[in-house]
Amino acid sequence: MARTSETRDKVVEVALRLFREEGFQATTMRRIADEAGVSLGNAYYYFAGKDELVNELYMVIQRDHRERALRVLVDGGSLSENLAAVLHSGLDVMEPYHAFGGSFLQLALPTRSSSSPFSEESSDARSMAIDLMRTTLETSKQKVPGSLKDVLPQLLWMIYMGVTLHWVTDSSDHQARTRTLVDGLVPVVAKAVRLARLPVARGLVTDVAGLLKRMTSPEGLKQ
Amino acid sequence: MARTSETRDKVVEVALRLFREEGFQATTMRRIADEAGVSLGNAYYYFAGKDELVNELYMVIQRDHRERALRVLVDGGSLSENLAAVLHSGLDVMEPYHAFGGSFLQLALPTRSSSSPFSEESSDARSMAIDLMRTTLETSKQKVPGSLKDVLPQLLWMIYMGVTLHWVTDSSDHQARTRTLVDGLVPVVAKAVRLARLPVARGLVTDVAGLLKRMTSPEGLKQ
DNA sequence: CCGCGGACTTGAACGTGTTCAAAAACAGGT
DNA sequence: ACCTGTTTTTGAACACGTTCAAGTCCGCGG
Repeated sequence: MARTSETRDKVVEVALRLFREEGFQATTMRRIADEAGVSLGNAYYYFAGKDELVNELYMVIQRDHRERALRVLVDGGSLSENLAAVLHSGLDVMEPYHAFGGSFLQLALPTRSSSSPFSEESSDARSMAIDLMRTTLETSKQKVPGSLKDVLPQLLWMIYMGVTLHWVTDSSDHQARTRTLVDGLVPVVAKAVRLARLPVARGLVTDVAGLLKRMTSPEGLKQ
Repeated sequence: MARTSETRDKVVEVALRLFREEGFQATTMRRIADEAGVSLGNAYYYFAGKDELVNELYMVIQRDHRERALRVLVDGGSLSENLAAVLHSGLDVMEPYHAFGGSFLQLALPTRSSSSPFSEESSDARSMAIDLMRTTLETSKQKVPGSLKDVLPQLLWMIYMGVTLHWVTDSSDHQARTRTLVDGLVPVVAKAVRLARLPVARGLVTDVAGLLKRMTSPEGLKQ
């Protein structure tokens, strides 16, 4: 039993290091096994495939992000400040893995066969991220219209996904462009949330809220 | 020369059919070559790899979408109607390739090494899609505030990308959920564009416009 | 001490995407 | 007809992800 987790941990450790240093494609299962000091087939005893090792990476990043974000969130701070802090800390955590590239998204999406348990895992990762956005909102002093309260964390998560999308394809030095994007985007979001409280926006806000609710319901459709 | 395009066309034709019928992973280069009646290596003479065949698919879809959309656009129609028509026709074109799955996004993103000529090709595909959104706007009677005129096509394209993202992971029958999403999303977008003309939204609108302009400029950064 | 059963480990084997040196087909010029 | 250089085609070869039957280890009941 001690042996078990020892081998497993070693494989994960080597895999994550190689993902960081070489990227996804360049990291071969054979090299992971070699540097972990185990046989090729042995790695497959603990992980169904390369994808599952990526899932491991995904979880590590998620946990690191949450931990780091909670440390920089300012209680009672402005939504702008706090959202910027959370998004930047997310980029900080991901930065070493930028070489990993597009494979991030590929695996983050629940594209696998529906019955697989992975969808559950990855939806865990997603709900973790959404929960972090909820915390960000609750920590900030920004007033949020009641009709938006339920769906705004999800909307912020979508924005985070968009930023990640940009980050993945960002070839500027240290992904500086994405940093600029965050700094420019965050005040816009805060301003939009403020505007959402005006009566003139009420119709739009309830429409958005209704739509999001409908799309995330278990079936999403009558039929 | 006739032989050249004959072989090339045959490979593309078989590849696209197999992508449709079997998906991306299940389609092997050997099978493509076999059914096209050429040797394995010969396929690689015309296409640098499997990815480049996907690019071919991407272009075909782009062209089909444009053609189909131009037929259903109503001159002087509402933005809601026309945007819905364009988005739905996009889904129509993609539908046969739903089994293709997440590989769509992987290849649509300019994740390749920066110097490769593919980025040019894929940016062609993107600007084609943005141009279609511009046409959609110009065809509709909806008034658009001047400050939004330049960037609204790009914003609509982003919405289209979001819809595609949803579509890729949509496991409902014939991707019915995504159809529902489009029908719910389109009036919201139209309403937002209408609101953008009010003075109270001016600040937000110019911020968004400025940010988008900055992010799409050649360098995007001073440094 | 032996033997049994399960957890763990191994290395060979399969099918895959991709590369490449060499062969074949072709187009012109002499 | 023959040579020459280019374009096209071929099939073997390589490294990879993944699978699997067989082997090894380990604790425990007899």
